[in-house]
Amino acid sequence: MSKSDSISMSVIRRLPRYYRFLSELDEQRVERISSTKLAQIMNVTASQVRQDLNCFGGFGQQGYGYSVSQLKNEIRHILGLDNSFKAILIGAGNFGTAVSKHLDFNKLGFELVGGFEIDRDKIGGMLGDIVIRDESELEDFCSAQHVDAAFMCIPRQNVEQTLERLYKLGIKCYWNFSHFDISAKYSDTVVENVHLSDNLMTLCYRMTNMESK
Amino acid sequence: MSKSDSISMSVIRRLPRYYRFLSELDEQRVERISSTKLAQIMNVTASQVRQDLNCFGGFGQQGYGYSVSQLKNEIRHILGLDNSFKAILIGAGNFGTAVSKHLDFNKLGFELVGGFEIDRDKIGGMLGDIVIRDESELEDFCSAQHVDAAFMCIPRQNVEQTLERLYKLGIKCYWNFSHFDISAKYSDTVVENVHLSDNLMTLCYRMTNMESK
DNA sequence: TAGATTGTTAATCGATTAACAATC
DNA sequence: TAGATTGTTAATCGATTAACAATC
Repeated sequence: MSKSDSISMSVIRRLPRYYRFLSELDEQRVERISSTKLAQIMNVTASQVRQDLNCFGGFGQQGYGYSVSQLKNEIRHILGLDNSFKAILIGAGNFGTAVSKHLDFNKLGFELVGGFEIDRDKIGGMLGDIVIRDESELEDFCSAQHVDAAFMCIPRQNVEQTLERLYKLGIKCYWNFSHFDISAKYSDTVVENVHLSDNLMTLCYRMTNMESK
Repeated sequence: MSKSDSISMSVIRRLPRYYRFLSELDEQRVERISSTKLAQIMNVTASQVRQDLNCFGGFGQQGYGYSVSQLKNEIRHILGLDNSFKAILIGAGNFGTAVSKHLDFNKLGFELVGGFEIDRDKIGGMLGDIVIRDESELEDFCSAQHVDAAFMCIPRQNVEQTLERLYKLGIKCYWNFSHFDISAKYSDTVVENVHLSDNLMTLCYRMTNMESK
């Protein structure tokens, strides 16, 4: 994987967006597209499209452009969406429920294999086709099967404790909805944070400063 | 507001993070902090801290540092969190419910004034202290009171139609959980997107390429 | 062949970091 | 005063854009 060393985060974070637009074009049975046209649709520069794609390989053809379906598949592979990383849901409250119902994890490289809760009323219930278990079963469950990642949908104050247990079980990849700083505590983890309140504050800033331009 | 012209998005998106860390320090009764120490805690460079803060004014004091509570308040003002922008929730499904229960909008510059649904079972119910209304009441409701923003928690395929109605009602600020590209359709809008699946794909990429370093 | 469009290098732009004089 | 730390300028680094030769 010579080229994929040292891909910048800026590029990586744009990949899902390429994948989305290409998937749409593919559904619309568009066969080929030039960097110029794709750039137009995505509202970026054609230069950026070509630079980004060329980080991973020469997927295009001079004089022709890119094959939509081929490029889509390339990016799917690059993103690793064909994986089936086993993930557990920590917290089956409003958030955990919403997220698990909203997303099709299978198409995103994951397989949700279990959910864990402290709320007795929820334990034993189902969420889609996964069972919601008592969080005390965490160790047994994770020892019985290899778990790659945890989706942290519990309140911040409960994260540290649970995180320690998860880390001890060898789980080093986290999708984190809390403000607890996981990678500060364990530097050898891979963490993607979703900070909704930060996002909303940014909207607030922009609304506050709207007419300034 | 001479200085706040032309603040880059990079800086703006860091503000909520400063605000969070300063709020914590303030709660811990820390009175003053130097850029060096704050940088350590936040895992950034001291240069960046000073540069960022100086976009908005000289809040520090040479030889002393920054007053935590004062700086926190300055950033709160800069972010506009003292506002009370009126917002409506479009879609009171799992997502809308989770978001509205999870966040304290009042502390984030917003006041949630109503929710709208198509699901007859939910209409008439409450979500916290707001009423869930039939989406057909949108026009009446928004004409009766000024609404600043809409939180879009409905599936992508329903967004365009509803968006047209909202835009017609003068709503130009959106917190968007769908993949519909609002600012592409209406360029004079302010939109913050939350693309959960993009985020999860990025996690997948990073997990797939973990050992590469 | 002529036209189109890539892959890639070079130029530009912006963001981050370093350095230090100003000053509390 | 001496020490600490800011505000700010200058240097570096990285990311984006432009340009164009290669080539389908």
